[in-house]
Amino acid sequence: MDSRDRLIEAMSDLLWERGYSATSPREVRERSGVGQGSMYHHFPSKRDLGIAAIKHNCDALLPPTRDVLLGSESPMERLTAYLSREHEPLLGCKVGRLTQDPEVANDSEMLAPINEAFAQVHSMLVKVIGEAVEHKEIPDHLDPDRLADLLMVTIQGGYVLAIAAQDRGPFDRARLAALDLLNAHL
Amino acid sequence: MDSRDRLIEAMSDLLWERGYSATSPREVRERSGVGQGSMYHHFPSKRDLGIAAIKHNCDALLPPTRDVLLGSESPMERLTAYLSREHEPLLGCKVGRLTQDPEVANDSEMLAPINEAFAQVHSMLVKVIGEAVEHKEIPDHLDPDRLADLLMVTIQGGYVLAIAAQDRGPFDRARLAALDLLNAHL
DNA sequence: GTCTATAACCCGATAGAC
DNA sequence: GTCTATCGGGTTATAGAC
Repeated sequence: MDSRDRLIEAMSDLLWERGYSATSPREVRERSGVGQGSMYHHFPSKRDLGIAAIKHNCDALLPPTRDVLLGSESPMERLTAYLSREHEPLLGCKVGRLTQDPEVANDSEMLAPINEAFAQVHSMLVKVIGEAVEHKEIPDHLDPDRLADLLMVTIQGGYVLAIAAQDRGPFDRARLAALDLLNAHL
Repeated sequence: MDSRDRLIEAMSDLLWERGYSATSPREVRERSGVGQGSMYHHFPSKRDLGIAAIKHNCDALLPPTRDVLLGSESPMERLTAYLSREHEPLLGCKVGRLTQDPEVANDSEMLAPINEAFAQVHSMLVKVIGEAVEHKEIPDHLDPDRLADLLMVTIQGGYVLAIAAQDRGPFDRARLAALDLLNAHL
């Protein structure tokens, strides 16, 4: 792995652990083992490296979601799998957490890959929900767009409550409530 | 308002606008108009002022929630009001946003008031959901604890998606989906 | 309680040699 | 591409007079 990749890797990890604002170029250098001159050769500013690392984190999050949502099980089984997937809620979401960093939230270039990643998950969910309606697993009076957003905020909001409580309980209960409500219609 | 209160007020606003890590004592001084010596007289460190301001923000959030949830309408109407309340999702939640700041999330004294505030909202919600079950507005096979967490994560997660999209749409759709699912049982 | 001055360190970035 | 040296400014305090 060359310097450029090691810088992105280190910044990506630090974005997750400490956020963008709170991460300094020095920490990135120390963790990656790349020197000062090298770093500013590959990335003219902290922001440029930040954008590259955000894209990296967003890209890493999509394949597992795709695997779960575009599998061969029934639509409802796939939605259940999406909500039941392994998570470490106390660590926060690699992508969602960034939106709460004002320096990121006020920078459209940083927000763009995050929005794009969420939009892709959203459209996959809408597709699966549509299939679930066809299979009569979900009643057709429910709006797929709204439902997709509800499933996504359940995960994202679950991180917030779990961190506040330092306990994954709220995260797990919210997921179960969403499943209870969906399955109540069968 | 004395210096101490003005410091807390300024820090509270900055916590919302910029987060804890990204807020410097200097900004607090400039916004509050309180001098350096004064500031360190009242609060021996940034962290002490931060804790006071977090408590302040948490306290400010409870009364409006109480008004909505402990009103005189039917339980279901109150739950609907909780989800339908005015929000500016693009600004983020004064309390929830703090959980995504690693410096806050790793400090149990800072987390404590946040957790306490969420716990109080949770217990109010459980109470109202229990009443809704009694009034046959919600079926009794749904778990009130889980449901309360789902309603809370809907709000908190809505902020995350709305900021990512720079559009309140996801926030509003998630709230509507939650209401759709609850009302589908009537 | 509030003021001004100062400290020691870190930040994000640049310069220029190799 | 990578290195070392350096920059101007900001950060979180501390000191001590008023």
